[in-house]
Amino acid sequence: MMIFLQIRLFATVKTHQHRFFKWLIVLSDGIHAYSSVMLATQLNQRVTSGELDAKAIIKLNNYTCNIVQETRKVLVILDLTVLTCGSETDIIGQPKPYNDQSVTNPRPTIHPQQNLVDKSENRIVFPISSLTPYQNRWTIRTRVTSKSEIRKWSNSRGEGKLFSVDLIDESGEIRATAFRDQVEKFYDVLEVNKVYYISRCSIKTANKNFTSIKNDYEMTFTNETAVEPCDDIASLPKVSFNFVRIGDIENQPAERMIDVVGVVKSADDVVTINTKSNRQVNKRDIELVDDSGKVVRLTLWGTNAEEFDGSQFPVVAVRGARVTEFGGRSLSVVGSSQLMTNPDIPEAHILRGWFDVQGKDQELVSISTKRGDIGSPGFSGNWKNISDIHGENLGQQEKADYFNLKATIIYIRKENLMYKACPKEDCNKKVIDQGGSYRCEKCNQTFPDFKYRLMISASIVDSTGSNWLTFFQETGEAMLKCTAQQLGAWKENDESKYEHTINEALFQSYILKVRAKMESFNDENRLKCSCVNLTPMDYVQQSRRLLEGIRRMQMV
DNA sequence: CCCCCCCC
Repeated sequence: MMIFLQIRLFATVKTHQHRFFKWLIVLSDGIHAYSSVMLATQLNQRVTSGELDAKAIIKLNNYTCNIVQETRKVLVILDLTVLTCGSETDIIGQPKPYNDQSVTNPRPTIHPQQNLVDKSENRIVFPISSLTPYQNRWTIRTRVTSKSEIRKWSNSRGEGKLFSVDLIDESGEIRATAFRDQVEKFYDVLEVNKVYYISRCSIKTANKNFTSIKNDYEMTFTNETAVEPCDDIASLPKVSFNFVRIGDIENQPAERMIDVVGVVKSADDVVTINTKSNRQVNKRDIELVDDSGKVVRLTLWGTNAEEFDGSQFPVVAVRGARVTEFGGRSLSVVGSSQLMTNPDIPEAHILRGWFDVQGKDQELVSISTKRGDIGSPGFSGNWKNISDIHGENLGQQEKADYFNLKATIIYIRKENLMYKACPKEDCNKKVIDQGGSYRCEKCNQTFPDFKYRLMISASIVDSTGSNWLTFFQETGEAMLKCTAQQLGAWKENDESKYEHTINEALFQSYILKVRAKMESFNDENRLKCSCVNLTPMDYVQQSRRLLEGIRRMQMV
């Protein structure tokens, strides 16, 4: 039995689609009170509905305990039963804070500052969220949450160097970039996690394809800019993420920068690839999953790829990962991204608990194309509809055309669907039945036996039309689900089994790889289409292919 | 004023 000593909302994080509530929870057993406690997201409703309130007596049915930064333990409640609600009871005992030096104080409540006057310097401090390009006389008091390397550029418009910092205060965040002379002036002054007064920068519209920071604007340092260190203000947040749930990444435009957090479900080995500009670079693909039940591929590059340890299913958070649309949606860590393994943030603890308790056994769906799909007959390649065969004059050139069809077999011509062939391994020539012995003209030999070969003419359809297709041995056997030898034996001894086998092959849908080529026969040119590969339908894979096609059309 | 960030 546990008592909720206190429960209150201490932060609401809004993304464009979701609101995340973070509850400050203190648990008491009557003797000790413990405050590093979180509520799994699925239990939020128990609080908002009023069922779970302060001083409620609860039974903890399921929880995980995560050790963070080696000393701090964070309890994530995954399931609970309310035994007595808070209004019907009172605090039991006089619980003392539980101190095994693993407990740290929760973050203080955030009070957004509003144009407050800083007494020491008599300056007006503006909240970051109030900055616009139309207003110049401001000072912000801000913590640096990240700082890039100095980078050089060179293009048709000139060359130079730059670096950028991400800045945060109680109201919001903004990116600031320094170019050329300002790089010298400010690079060493600005340190990550430290607090500064900054004033007189220019403000312009931010491009969302290059930052996940939640601000329509970004700042540029000018030669007027003033940067002045400030004593640390505890109330200034240290990090800020705008996480997009993995299940929502499919709704993100390609090229966007987003923040993501997930459990590493799998990690590939490092591979070296050649770039188009003929450089070698190392990469490693990993799969991230979250409690949306969706999986996304994240590609790491260079040292991030080489040094990554995906064992033990770590939680990975990326600030500013690029959304790419190669085969569904996937993510790429880019130069400006920050990659964090097992970060001490509430979202990571919740996911750790979710994965260990249920996620690891849950059926998960990837929003990224599996590597196996790309290049497989079911995904890549030259896709056609049956009406395209004549509509696009396929097979009319000197070289045969190869393409994929998704089609259904509706008729199998039973006449001459197999023949007696030369038994020699690489000879498939039709033999002359001499009544007990079989002559092959090609091999110029007579054999005591023969082998059956398939040459099936079948009619296939899709939504656009129908066409005749020839299925030789291997594709014919795959279609009939038996060997030519078996079919021949049934034809001789078990007519109904033979008929049944052929009928069972009707109205089945396949992915077909087709070869189309004009052939002349008796002075007449006819288009011959034959099946060179037959793969069972994979509706999930085909749906992904169609969705990919729709995405591409939307881009036009 | 960068904004390249790689490959299938």
